Amino acid sequence: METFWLERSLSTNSSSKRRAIEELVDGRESAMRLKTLLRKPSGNNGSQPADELVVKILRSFTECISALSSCEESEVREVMSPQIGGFGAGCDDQGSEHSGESRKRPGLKDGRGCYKRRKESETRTTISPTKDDGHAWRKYGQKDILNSKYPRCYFRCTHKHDQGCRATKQVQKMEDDPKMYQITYIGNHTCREITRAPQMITDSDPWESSYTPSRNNSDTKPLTNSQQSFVLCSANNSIKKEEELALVKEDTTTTSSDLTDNLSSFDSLLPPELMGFESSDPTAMYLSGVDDSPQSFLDMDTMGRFGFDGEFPFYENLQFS
DNA sequence: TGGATTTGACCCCA
DNA sequence: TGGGGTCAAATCCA
Repeated sequence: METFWLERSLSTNSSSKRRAIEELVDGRESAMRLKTLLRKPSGNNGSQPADELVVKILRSFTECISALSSCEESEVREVMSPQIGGFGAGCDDQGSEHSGESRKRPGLKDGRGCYKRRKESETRTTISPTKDDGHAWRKYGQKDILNSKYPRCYFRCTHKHDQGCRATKQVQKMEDDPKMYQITYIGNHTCREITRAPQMITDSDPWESSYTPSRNNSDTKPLTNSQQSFVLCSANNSIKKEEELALVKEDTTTTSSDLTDNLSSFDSLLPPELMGFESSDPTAMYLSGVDDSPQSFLDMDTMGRFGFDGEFPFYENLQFS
């Protein structure tokens, strides 16, 4: 019984990844063509017009994201429960079919405490004087941590339920410098959130309200985050890629030369395995040689920021060093 | 009154 | 087995 779900999940993953790779390679080729096109002073005679190429590139990225999303979702289903097929479907009524080994206690009411801890695929840790990052977070827990002076607060994205966003973060004051917060981001935002006004974020400071008895106004007006925040470590991400993306992001005005430069940057977004790659059988290369995680191949959030949103609030506070 | 926070209970996993 | 992560009822607050 369980093998059926596992097999189904595995086949879904590999086909999704295959599709993602194909789309990425396709997009990359289109980008290269666009690059050469833009470098030609004479214009588009004969070759594909630039507009068409741009559309094609965007389409490739969109397809890739959807492929990776479906891949990731199937992984989540596998982790959640073989019988339950959806986000946030805890262990309510559907679990009753699961006649065999129900971990749910007999006396458990309303499914409290019934969940599957997710296998974290991506975490980023930053140290910052503020907890603001432009996203709307909702506190869902606080724990005293062993050998730690300050409790750890748990936040999830406000849009967890309405948009299924799985991003969470953990905020903990640093012992040696209580003015600083160690913030661990887990997962990527999949929500399309309208960025909140900065003062709104500052005013609704969940950590402060839950832990600090009195507010310190100086804390609400910190130095610019980009100056003070920095990443401690990044478990599974390539910080280099983030840096390069940030550079790409900064140039919002896209003149031809800018665009070509950015496309050069785009080259470096691909892993070395795909750099010299010319569309013969990308999946074989990827599936055999690279980490299994789609995030390690191309960060979903990164993709989302690259021209789909136009805004990247989640990372605005982060400066990668 | 609805959304956010608090808090105790529960589960996962090292 | 216990620390840590998550859930959801109770409570708070605008």
